[in-house]
Amino acid sequence: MTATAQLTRSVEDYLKSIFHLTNQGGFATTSDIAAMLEIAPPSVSGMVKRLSETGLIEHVPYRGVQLTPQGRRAALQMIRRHRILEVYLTQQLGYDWGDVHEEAERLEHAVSEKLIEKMAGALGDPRYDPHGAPIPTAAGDIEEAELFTLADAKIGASIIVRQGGDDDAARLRYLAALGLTPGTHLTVLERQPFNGPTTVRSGSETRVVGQELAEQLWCAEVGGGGNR
Amino acid sequence: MTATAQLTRSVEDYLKSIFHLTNQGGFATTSDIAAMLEIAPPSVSGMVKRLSETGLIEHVPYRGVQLTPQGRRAALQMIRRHRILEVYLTQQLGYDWGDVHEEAERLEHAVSEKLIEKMAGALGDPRYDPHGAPIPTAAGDIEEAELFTLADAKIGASIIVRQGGDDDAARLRYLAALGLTPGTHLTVLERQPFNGPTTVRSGSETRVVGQELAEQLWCAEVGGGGNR
DNA sequence: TCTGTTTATTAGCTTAGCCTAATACCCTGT
DNA sequence: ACAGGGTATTAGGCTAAGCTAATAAACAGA
Ligand SMILES: [Mn+2]
Ligand SMILES: [Mn+2]
Ligand SMILES: [Mn+2]
Ligand SMILES: [Mn+2]
Repeated sequence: MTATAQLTRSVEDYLKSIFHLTNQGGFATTSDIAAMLEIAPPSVSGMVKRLSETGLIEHVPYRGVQLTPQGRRAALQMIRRHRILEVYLTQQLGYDWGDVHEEAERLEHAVSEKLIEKMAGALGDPRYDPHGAPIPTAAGDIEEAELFTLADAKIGASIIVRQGGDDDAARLRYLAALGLTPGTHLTVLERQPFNGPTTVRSGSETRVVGQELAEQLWCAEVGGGGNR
Repeated sequence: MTATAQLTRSVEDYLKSIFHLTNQGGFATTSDIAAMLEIAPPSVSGMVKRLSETGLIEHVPYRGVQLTPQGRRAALQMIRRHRILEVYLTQQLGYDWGDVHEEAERLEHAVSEKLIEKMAGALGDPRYDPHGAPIPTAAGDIEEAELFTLADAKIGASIIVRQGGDDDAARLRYLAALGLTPGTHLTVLERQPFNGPTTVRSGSETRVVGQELAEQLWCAEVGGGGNR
């Protein structure tokens, strides 16, 4: 029934950012949104006003914003588009893991629903994007997973790499070179004190992962949650 | 050397329109551009001013505009993108002949050069779009053809259908149903007076084509120009 | 509790692109 | 040569989306 007026590129990107920032619960703050979109905070204040007037978000002044059900639906639709595009570019057009995000970030606003579903069909309705993130269904459902970063993984734990972030091509290439791609099984061997590196074993290989990298490498318990 | 600043969607569509309107020589007038883009003439006057300031077009007040070499390059690049997208959607994703134009009209502004060349490669560097229009090369060369409409074809001539227009899905479906797709060979049998229909033979079939349709069905002499 | 710092909002501006209404220009027929 | 009609431009306004500078609110440390 909602008269889904065509959203602009900016609005779509705001909704996605707010979704990501509130995914673990709580509010998305003005400055978090500004940082994520690389724009000035006052610009966010302005947009927040418009988005709450159109009912896509709820704004609590000086606290932050959350998506309304309508806003959440729109955000999940964009995330679906983005991730299907990433899989398509990787699998059908030989794109590199690290390069798809930027391309998808633009294309997500231009593709029709019809094209996305054709792509999804050609790919056999993939459930994860190339970075390991789950793809929402066309109906707007998304898999929830209990993830922690490698920097927080317990020593001795058996874990599986789930997501390596999607926006830094150089980091993704480095992770791929280390063999730390989504789906890889790891055993956590040790972690040096004072925010030192974590050592993991993958099959017969041993890798030392610096703290900065480990903090952005999301993992799940083996056997926990849905399977890949 | 030209510091190719990123053009906006609007600017790209203006340049394409001006290219099409000046392809047979002469100027594109304000009202022609306005009609083609479905916007008001004063909006065109405003954009014309900006485009000529940035050196993409040459404006002769009260006469019209023409593309500069720089503007022509940009226009041909967009036309290449558009047509490659149309072929890709048709051949790789099962799109209908009549539906690709609209999708390409949006995507052309969002795809990277890299993606277009990947698509072109996957297709074996196609030379014509699904409507029969030639695809400019990456270097910016485009095939020139001597085309006339079926309404102007001489009685008795052997001709080949080249282009059926690209923007009206219903008309394209009707043309396809008649078997009048690009590449079809025809013999012109007769034309009724007072702007009456033209009768053609295609293989063993005979078709009667009304004047309105015939005026938008572009054809070439058999043996003339480049081959399909 | 006060006060300084951080964070958010408001005020005021800019640019791109569109619009309508008013005006200016060009051309053609008399 | 000139009057009308059509086309183009100018004038003036609007919305989306960004910016900086100024102000207000919230928070945290003493
Ligand atoms: Mn991504
Ligand atoms: Mn985006
Ligand atoms: Mn087209
Ligand atoms: Mn377009």
